[in-house]
Amino acid sequence: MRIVFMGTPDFAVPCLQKLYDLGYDVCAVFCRPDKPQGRKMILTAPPVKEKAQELGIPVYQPSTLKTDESFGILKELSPELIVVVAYGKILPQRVLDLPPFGCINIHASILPALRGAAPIQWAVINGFEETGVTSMQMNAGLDTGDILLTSKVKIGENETSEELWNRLSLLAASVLEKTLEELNAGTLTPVKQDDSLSTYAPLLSKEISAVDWNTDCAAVHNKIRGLYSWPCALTDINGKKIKLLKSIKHPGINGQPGQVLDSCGRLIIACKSGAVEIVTLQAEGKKAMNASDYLRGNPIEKNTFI
RNA sequence: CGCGGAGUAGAGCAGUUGGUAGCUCGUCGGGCUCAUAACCCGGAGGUCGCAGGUUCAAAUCCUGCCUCCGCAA
Repeated sequence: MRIVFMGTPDFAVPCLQKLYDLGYDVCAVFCRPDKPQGRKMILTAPPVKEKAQELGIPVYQPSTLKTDESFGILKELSPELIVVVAYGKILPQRVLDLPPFGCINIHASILPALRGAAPIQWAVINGFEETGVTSMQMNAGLDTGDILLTSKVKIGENETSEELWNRLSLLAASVLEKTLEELNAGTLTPVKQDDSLSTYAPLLSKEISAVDWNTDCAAVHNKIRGLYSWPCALTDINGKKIKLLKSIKHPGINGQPGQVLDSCGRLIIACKSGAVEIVTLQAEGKKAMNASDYLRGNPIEKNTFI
């Protein structure tokens, strides 16, 4: 089958690799334009682009698919199917209608839950015990297409978004494989989403990264692991911004919200209910380090509030 | 030239009116103890990121470079 693949970040790479390995005719790859990255603002190619080039597949990086030019390119490619995985661009209706088999999207949640840009992180932040990957037949809405296949996974109690991201990217590849198998076999049965059950997982931003110690320890812990490794949960310690990277929750330990309950060898901070032990943190201009290391050179008085 | 922080013992930090380096933890040895991640005594461990320069003398001042990181994008 002749396929155009659309995707951008590393999450989409296993899917592209899978299509290639399975022998599908991936005639072109679309991804977002190169972006300046890092402190030096070096123009960096998205992971999907690098993979595509490695596999010898032509890459297109239009800033939008809405132009006649982009549409012309796609029309020229005349794919039988478009596969979209974390592409980050809106597909206009005429593009959705172009391939005979339409457009299939792989989304990292159990739809209709967590539609939107950051389903993995929000699954963790919300403290879900389970999430998954859904393949759908795309329509004009945001992750509102008919569901084709779903695969679920458990989320670990201390699992970070980064870890879950990696696991789901592999799962996405296998869901894609099965979806295409069934598509070829003609056994897919698209199921409409129940919009009344839908939730939204918006793009993350720095604005939500401040920790509110006046919430319970599960919420704090979920935020810390959910925002890892970007943008990370933030708090102020001794007047400095500190990133909280890894934590453990202690529901049985209580104190006033924000109170430092232990700062000798380990760092335990009280929440509204329960407490959270900060295992790994990062100060401005410093590398990530264990809380115990941090405390050696940056002592915090016990029972102070942060 | 986007803004900024930082490189000193295994780890985290202190140490700039220049005078051969300290703290906490770890580690090793000894002691105390029923016992201990507790306490006491003692020891080892550092070309102070690299290269030049100024100086009688540089971790500290000057110049260049390398590396790491925060912000911003």
